[in-house]
Amino acid sequence: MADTGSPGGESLLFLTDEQLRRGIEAMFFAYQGFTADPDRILAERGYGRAHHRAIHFINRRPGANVNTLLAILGVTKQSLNRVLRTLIEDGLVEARVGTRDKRERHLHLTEAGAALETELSTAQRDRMRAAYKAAGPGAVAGFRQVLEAMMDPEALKRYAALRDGGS
Amino acid sequence: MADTGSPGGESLLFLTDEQLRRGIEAMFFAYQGFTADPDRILAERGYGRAHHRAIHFINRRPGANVNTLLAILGVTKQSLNRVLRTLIEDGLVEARVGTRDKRERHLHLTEAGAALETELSTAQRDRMRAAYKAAGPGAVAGFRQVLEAMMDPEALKRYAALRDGGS
DNA sequence: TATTTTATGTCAGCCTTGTTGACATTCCAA
DNA sequence: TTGGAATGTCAACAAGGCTGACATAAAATA
Repeated sequence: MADTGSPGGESLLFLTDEQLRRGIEAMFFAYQGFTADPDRILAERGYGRAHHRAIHFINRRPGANVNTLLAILGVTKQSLNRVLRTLIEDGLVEARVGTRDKRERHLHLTEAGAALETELSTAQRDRMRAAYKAAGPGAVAGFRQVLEAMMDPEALKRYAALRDGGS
Repeated sequence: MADTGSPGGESLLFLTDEQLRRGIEAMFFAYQGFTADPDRILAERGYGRAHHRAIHFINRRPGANVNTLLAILGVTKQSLNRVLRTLIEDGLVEARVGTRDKRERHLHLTEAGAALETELSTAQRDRMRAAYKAAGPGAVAGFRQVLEAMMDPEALKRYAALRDGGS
């Protein structure tokens, strides 16, 4: 707890422009930290954040097709496709042609892909765990509430669908 | 408040892997929302997030030189330079040669630059304000605590320096 | 004072990853 | 069976990260 970002008062000023600006800056700097550890691991192997996101959600939704992944990630096809191609070439992801619908490619992590996923998410969870411990359980609940309120409605749906197991 | 992300229990499981994973996903989706409104405004003018960050911090630290801005943003010179060049060409930023040290360029927003800054930060603050209102004051405090705990130590210093007025 | 070292900022060139648009394949419905 | 819709691939481009070389100005030192 570093400051209130306010020049004088106390109680309701979490809605002052200055307070809001501090929240914006906190998001910016926190996101740098949030991605720092995975970025290091990825850089060693010549990958970027896009690879991380693909690996994360393929692990989360094994067997998802490309369109599903596109909807979750909110990027365009070619961005994802390029990343997928390298991951498949490198043997981290397997694309199985659909049996019912042969247009679909069902995506799975290989053993090597799962190993990288573990390495990445362990690093990111370690930082998250440390931050949660430092801030305490009450703070964590508030953190999650504000983040959810900040999402676009569509993103919130995708976020909820991940929890519910919806594909 | 959508879920606890947990399969069964209640009290201490904000530290389970699943809970941590949900926090990671919340950060991902929330950051999309966080940048969505400014991104739209910027796209209209052919700018990107890098321009936004430069404008934000030049507004925050008028007269800062390029090196100071580099330290705040945590990017390399060329990334910033390219963005600064376009902003200067477009008349949004003014670079004044230092009087004491002629190597330095002191950066200021022009009137047009300040107008764009207001437009961008108003949009972003509006969303932040809505999220804060929806989550409530207690949640906001927790949100800020977790974000600060998530920053790298160097980033936390830069963040604090912005509050303190340090350059 | 002259010269070397250090600091600031610019530029060229590379890579990742975002974009749009054209296309092949497959499925489905008229 | 044929014409549209859906799925995924690919080419080409733009933004914005990166490193490294460089010009200029200031500061330190001989």
